[in-house]
Amino acid sequence: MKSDDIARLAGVSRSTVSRVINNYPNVPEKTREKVLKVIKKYNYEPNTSARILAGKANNTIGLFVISISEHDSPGRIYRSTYYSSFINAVVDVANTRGYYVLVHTIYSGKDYSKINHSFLQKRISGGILVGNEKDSCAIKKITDMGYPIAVVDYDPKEIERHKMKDSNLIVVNSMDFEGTVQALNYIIGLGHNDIGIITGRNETYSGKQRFEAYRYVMEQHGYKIRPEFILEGEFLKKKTYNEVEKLIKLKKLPTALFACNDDMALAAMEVFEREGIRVPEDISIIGFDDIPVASQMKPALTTVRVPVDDMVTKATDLLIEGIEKEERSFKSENFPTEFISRDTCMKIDKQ
Amino acid sequence: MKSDDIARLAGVSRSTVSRVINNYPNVPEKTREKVLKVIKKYNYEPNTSARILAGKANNTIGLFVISISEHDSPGRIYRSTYYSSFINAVVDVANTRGYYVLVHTIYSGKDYSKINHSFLQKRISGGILVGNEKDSCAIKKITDMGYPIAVVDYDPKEIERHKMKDSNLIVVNSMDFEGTVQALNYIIGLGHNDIGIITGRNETYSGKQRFEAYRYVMEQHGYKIRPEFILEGEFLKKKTYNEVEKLIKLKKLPTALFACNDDMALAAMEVFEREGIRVPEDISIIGFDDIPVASQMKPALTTVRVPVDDMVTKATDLLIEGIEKEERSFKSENFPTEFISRDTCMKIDKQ
DNA sequence: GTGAAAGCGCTAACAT
DNA sequence: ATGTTAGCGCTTTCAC
Repeated sequence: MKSDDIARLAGVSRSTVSRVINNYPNVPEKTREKVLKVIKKYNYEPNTSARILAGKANNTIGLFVISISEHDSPGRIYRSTYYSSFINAVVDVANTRGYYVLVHTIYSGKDYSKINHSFLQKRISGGILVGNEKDSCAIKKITDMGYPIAVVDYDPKEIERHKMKDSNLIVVNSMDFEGTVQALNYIIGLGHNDIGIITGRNETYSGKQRFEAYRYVMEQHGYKIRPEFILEGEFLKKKTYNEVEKLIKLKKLPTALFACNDDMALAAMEVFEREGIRVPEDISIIGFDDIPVASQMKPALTTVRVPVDDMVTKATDLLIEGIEKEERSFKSENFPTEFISRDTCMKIDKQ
Repeated sequence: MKSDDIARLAGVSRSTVSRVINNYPNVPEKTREKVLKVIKKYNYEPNTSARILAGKANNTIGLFVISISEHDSPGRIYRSTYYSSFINAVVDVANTRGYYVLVHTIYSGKDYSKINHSFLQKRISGGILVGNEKDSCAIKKITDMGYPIAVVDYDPKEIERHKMKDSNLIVVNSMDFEGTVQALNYIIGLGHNDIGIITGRNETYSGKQRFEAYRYVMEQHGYKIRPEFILEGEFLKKKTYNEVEKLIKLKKLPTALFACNDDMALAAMEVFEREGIRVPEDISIIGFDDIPVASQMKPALTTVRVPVDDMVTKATDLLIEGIEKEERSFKSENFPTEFISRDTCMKIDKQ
């Protein structure tokens, strides 16, 4: 069934059918209804490829979930529940606005070409990037071609460095520096000054921010950072298990441990429990993200909530808005985090 | 940049460019390289819509995540982590085979039309349905039009009833009946005979299977099912909280509780804990699905693992295979479950 | 081996 | 208000 057929059956020309489909004003109600009836009767839907080829917008955005793992794991994004909500949020917003979502996963540097290809092949009219390891050069290449993309969790410094302040780029971040400061001040208020950290990945803006804020707060208070209390977790549970085990072997624990994400906080707690070290009695722990499990575990994890859903929603919104209005400007949005006090921190006596 | 431009720059005709792109055999290495060089140089990628319109396969499948909620919740699929892995698995398989994935969410009966539209508009050449509440009529309509779809978790009886055994349909299920029998026999082996159930949704094949298996096992053993020990959880945590609270008010608990999914098992455990009822000392609990949290919580949940990833992978695989081979046959696949014994069940003295 | 030409199903400018 | 026509960028017969 094509527009030609509909036209014949309705006794009009293809143009009129097209006019009806596209809601042109200059077609009388009578004709419109006549055509609509035939369309409904035969369940006609215009061929998308033909429409796009003829000049209509393709109304499709690409969601690129970056999950680069230098390590063993066979691809799959670091299995955190973190990424699951992303897709739903994007799809919801997009659908509401009449857009379709093409989902891709980027597992390696060369997969980045998927983004360019999708644009070049005119499969998508916008892209949204989430995940670890944003490749600035790849991003610059895309914006340089004039294609609109939105990036979630991306270092503003990279934007400066690549002079992308005037380009077609949307950046959405959470205010992790502030969030970290708040969390650490809380734990310091509880009497801690011997505070360790499980770091994330410095290739990630959020990872970097959280670590830098830690250093900043410690310095501000004049507390010294012991190198052996900096555990490199890379946002990964597996890496964290090892690091925490090493820490325990030292026979000298910090009184509090700030984990740069909840997954690592969980991993640490597992190890501590196995080793008979009590949380929070023997050591206080703070996480970051507030993933669903955080509130369900025992003891419930004190953490910093990142409004991931809101961020992704905003990114999608801005992206589509930019596409529709054909804006080609730089936009940036920062979301505040929220400190969530639960049961893994404890007041200690100042020594 | 279009094939015309490439042709001119390479000093050949559009047809030759097309032959190179599509890897036709009858083009000499020399010409091929000449054209390829220009293509590479200008980063040319053929326009997808044009290709499809000209007769190429569109290599896109639609993933429809059905999340129908009769209740309050504002859309979002019952927030279980259950659905997150779906998308990744589908995308992975599809990408590997050179396919693209268009993701949709179905929140209500009328959203079902999205599927038809996607097919009719030639956006997709295959569909995969996951989630709750499969609408048999909608499915039949699609297969009747000759469009290939794969459905995960779908009642074979529905297929009979709608005479879809000869249609272009792929069905992938897990063997929940057997899984439930195994789990219940385990708990019975531990000495329990007063076993309650938190049911799922009977609109779901898996929900129905799990409940029927429960009835079957209880009857087989001659244990009576007390109506007040049948809690209707609808796979939802919220519903479960209420049901379990009601149960506790009875002042008479079963010695064991079989939850039709892990989410509900978790919810029940939360309530029990709040009420000072110990698991497994006061009541044994078994879940279903083996979601990630199941192993992380305390006590770790005894449950039945459903190989969701494998199932979805298989569904996608079969779907694409069917599309490529232009098969139009019915296919069905059943995956065994796996009983996972952890810490929420306890032996009791036979009374 | 390669080019010319028709056509995929639609939209939109133009003409009436 | 409606029909005619020329593309959109590609693939693919059909000639040569």
